[in-house]
Parts: sequence; structure tokens; C-alpha cells
Amino acid sequence: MLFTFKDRFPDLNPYWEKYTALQQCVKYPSRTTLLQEGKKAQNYYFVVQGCLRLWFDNNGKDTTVQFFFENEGVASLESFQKNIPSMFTIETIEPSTIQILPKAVFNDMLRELDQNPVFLKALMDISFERQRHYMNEFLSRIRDTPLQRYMNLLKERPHIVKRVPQHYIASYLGITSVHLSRIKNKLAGKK
Amino acid sequence: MLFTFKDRFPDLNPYWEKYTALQQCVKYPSRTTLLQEGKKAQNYYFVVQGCLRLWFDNNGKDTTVQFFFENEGVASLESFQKNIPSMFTIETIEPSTIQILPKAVFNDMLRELDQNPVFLKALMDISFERQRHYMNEFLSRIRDTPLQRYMNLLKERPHIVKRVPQHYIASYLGITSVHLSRIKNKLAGKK
DNA sequence: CGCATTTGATAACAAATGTTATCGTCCCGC
DNA sequence: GCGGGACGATAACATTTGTTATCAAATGCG
Repeated sequence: MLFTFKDRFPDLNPYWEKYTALQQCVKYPSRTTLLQEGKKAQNYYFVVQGCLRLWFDNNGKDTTVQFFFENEGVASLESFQKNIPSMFTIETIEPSTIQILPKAVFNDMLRELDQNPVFLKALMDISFERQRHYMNEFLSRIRDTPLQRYMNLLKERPHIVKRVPQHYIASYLGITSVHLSRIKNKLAGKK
Repeated sequence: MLFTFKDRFPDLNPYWEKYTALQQCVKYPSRTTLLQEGKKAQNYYFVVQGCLRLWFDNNGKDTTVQFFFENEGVASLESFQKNIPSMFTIETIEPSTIQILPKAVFNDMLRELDQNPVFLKALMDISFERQRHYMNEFLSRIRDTPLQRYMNLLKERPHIVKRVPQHYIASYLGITSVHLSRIKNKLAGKK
């Protein structure tokens, strides 16, 4: 998100440069928890190299909401903005290099930019885009069968299927890994 | 939405008054389609009296996204803002009195207020709220069973269950009306 | 290298949900 | 007021998806 920000709104570059200097870059092994569900978000995470997933625990059932790869950033926005416990856990899937933007720095930035209409419009654009994204995820979960969702994933975002272990894919599709196996089997038979 | 707008941002009242004067009020019988899926949204609809639902057709299967009652407003935002065909149909459930705000008027309003930071912040607040709303719908569909979702509806928004025919409730819960019958039966047995 | 862990496939069975069909009731519009 | 459509319940059966268990292959780490 930071990255798209920077790309799309060059007017803001002086701000980013000022603040990105304050970021630290850390390397984590695979399966490291960056933010624990139930804790308050303290940082914004930006993937320099590697892969993260955002998920939550429902009665012991692991449900993945989204994957993040190189040049994508993530924070539990609700938790971040409202200082409430996060509904999600953020963890590494691969050994990853992560750039960390502390919340305090982010807030400073916001405060400084609050009166800047360019920034406000940029923020709104981002917000609308997120809204569209979640709306689409929502609709896809409702109207598409797991098979359709899997085929769509293969077609639209094959890198995810390649890089992410199958049970996380299943957790993202909303099914068990057993059922995903069945689906793959069925697809293989059709060819 | 217009209404909450008006309530929450009194600074904007002069604007609302100027524009609401341009609105027309129409009475529709039950089951009238206000906006057809596939067509471009031309209006913002505000419920004065009655009840609407927002739904889409998926392979002949009717899926309700949201209900709207008195003092709530709705437009197919995507279609409205981007002038693309609507993904949804909007129709009356009961005989309803609807106030219509034509798109052109809405756009005039936007243009005039574009530079007003109070308005921009208000717009952002609304946007965040919608985002939270859809996020919650999304999460509920994923993690809750139809039974849980129904019980939650009974508890949190009993007026919906009272006023809306059961097959629309089922369509909203993401199940068939047959299955909703089973659920109700099961719940009745437990008492 | 070699072992422990992770990952993925498969089978057998169980549970949840959909489909189709039938029936009775209610209610709205002519 | 009456007839047809809308609404809701229920049964029988079909399909989808989950659960549990087992095994084989791949992978990463010491």
C-alpha cells in the first residue's frame, strides 16, 4: 500500500522520503508471527522480500484473508487506527525481509498531512480501492464455488498457487486441504 | 447514508438543504425494480417509508446483499461513480415511498464541495464506515454457520426478520429457504 | 548426509446443505 | 369474495464438503 501510494502520488514524495528514513528493515525466518490476533497493532509492515499472510482463528480453524508479496504492505487497519485489539494475525510464510513503519511515525505523518487536500484525496482513493477489493473478495466467496475460486486463482494469480503451501491456499479458498486435493484431482482428470 | 451524513456533519447543512429541494418523492408498489442489474445507476435512492433490497443474480440464484429501511439510502456506488453497469438490482419489498436524488445533482454537489476539507473528511468517514460494514459482512459469511448468522440476525436486527419474507432472509443468509425452515424448526425445538 | 517435520494425496465415513416436489395457508388485487 | 400467486413447512433424495486416519513424497535443518 505504501508503495502504490508512492507510485501514484508523486507530489507526496518529499514526505515519504522524510519518513521512510525512519523505517527499519528486519529479516524473519518462516512462520514468524509479526502481529498476534488479540494484540494491538504497533506497526505497518512492508514486504521487501518474501511473503506474509493475514489470517484469523475461528474455533481452531485457520482462515486466511489475504497474502502479501514483495512490494506490498499490510497493517491491521482497524487495530492501527483505533488502538483496539487486532482481529487478525500477521505471519511470514517464507523467510522474509520486512520493513517496519512504527505507528507513532505513521501518525506523525498523518498529522502533518491532514490539511493537505492532495493527501486527503490520495487517502480517499486508497480507501475506495480497498473497499472495492474487499467487496470483490466478499462477492467471490458468496457466489463462486471452491472449484471456480481455485480456477480463478490459477488464472489470475498463479504466483500465489506456486509459492504458497496448499493448506494455506485451502484456508484462503474457504475449504479444507483434503477438499482442495479433490478439486485438483478433478481438474487434472479433465485435461 | 444521506441521512447519517446530515446528522453527523451539521456544517454541511446549507448544502443539503439546497440540494434536497431538488429531490422528488415517488411511491412504488411492492416488488418494483428501481435499478436493474446490468444498467447504469442514475439515481441515489432514499427510503422515506417502506423497504428495499439490494441483490444480484448468480446463475438464476437470487442473492441478497443488504436491506434498506426508513431513513436509509442506497445507490450502486460503483456504477454511480464510474458510470459502469450495476452489479446489483435494487427493488422494493414493501410498497414504498422513495426520495430520488438524480446523479447529475449529486455530481454538482460533489463538484462544489470538492475543495471543502470538512466535506472531504466527512466523505472519508463515510467511506471508512462502509469499509468496516462490508468487512464485517464478509467475515460473518466466512466464519459463521447459517444457524449462527440467523440467530445473530434475530438478536441484532429483529426488525428485518419481522418485516422481510423468509426467502429473502434465506437469500441474505446464503442458504435456501428450505434450509432456513429447518433451522427455524431446530431452534423452535430447543426452546 | 540423514532424520524430523511439513506437505500432499487418498479412502471411508459423517454432517451440512441443496433440489425437487407436494401441500396448506394467507393475502392481495380484480 | 374469490381465485391465483406468494409464502412457508416438510419429506425424500442428491450433492457438496468436512473429519479422521494413513501413507508417501518432499523439504529443510543440524
